[in-house]
Amino acid sequence: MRISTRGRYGVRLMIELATHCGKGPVLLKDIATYQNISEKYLWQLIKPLKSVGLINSIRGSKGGYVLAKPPAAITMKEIIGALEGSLCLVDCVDHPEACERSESCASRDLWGEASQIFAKKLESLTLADMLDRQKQKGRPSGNPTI
Amino acid sequence: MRISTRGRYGVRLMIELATHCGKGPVLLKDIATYQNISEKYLWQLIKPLKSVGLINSIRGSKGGYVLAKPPAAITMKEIIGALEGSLCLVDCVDHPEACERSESCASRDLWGEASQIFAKKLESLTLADMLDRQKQKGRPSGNPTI
DNA sequence: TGAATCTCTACTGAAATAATAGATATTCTG
DNA sequence: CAGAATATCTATTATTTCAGTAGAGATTCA
Repeated sequence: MRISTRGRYGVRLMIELATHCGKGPVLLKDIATYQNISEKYLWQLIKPLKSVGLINSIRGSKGGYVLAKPPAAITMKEIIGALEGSLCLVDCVDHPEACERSESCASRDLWGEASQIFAKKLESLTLADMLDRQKQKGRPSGNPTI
Repeated sequence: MRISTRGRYGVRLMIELATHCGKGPVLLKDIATYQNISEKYLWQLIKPLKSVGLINSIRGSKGGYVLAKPPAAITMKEIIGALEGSLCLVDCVDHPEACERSESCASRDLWGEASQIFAKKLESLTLADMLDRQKQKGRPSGNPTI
């Protein structure tokens, strides 16, 4: 049970955008270079983040990406949710019809509670919180471009 | 991000064993029939559960499986941990050397905290708790054999 | 006009997941 | 002792998901 690269890269992508918040659009190429992630792959993460209203894009020359809301108004839950789909640990929690045992299944309760506690944690953390932590740690060295 | 069938089936398997705790060994075949899971596949879950000391087996005729400890002494964390491996949501939390960014990575903190809160929840629930819930719900109807 | 940039569709390789098949070893019971 | 019942093991396979790549198209600025 792991968070996939979609969720992990997505968080890094958003932290990167938050870091440059207010300084004009950020190039996907720069994020890819700095975070060492394939640009093409990153783009696949942009799409759902955009469609869910977390980022805006500016096309054409001098274009790029910017956050659609202030970092304090974006929670980790929104980000992960957009990228990994539901935050439920098993299908039957959200969709009881997925299993005929749903009504009488004790383990379903377990997964429901675990899912909920997990989602609550992600909801309690905003991009602004992440930015604070990042500042405390200092950014990794060797960062000429962005 | 989903719990795989290993973890899900494993919990059901253990609840089944707990239900029959003290009534002699339970046949894998019966668990498979009642829970509607392939017997062969279930056996693959038995192995790690046994090797971690959660269940005992009795070979030969009149054999089967029994819990190695009372239900109240078995946590969900032990079960899931045995079946899904580490409970960490990303590798770098347990193994910083898995990523060169580990030291300065804010998102790693996020995953570490989320992993911890998840593990804590699973640790707080025992098989006995699950049994209580199952009793409240009543077992699914149509259970002639076990 | 042309360079810079986002956008899209499609494809591919690798890994994990879920399950199956068939043979072997052990123990109880009559 | 014979044989039925049961756990144990090794190997194989099919399916799905994950991660990444390729290349063409659309838009905007200067």
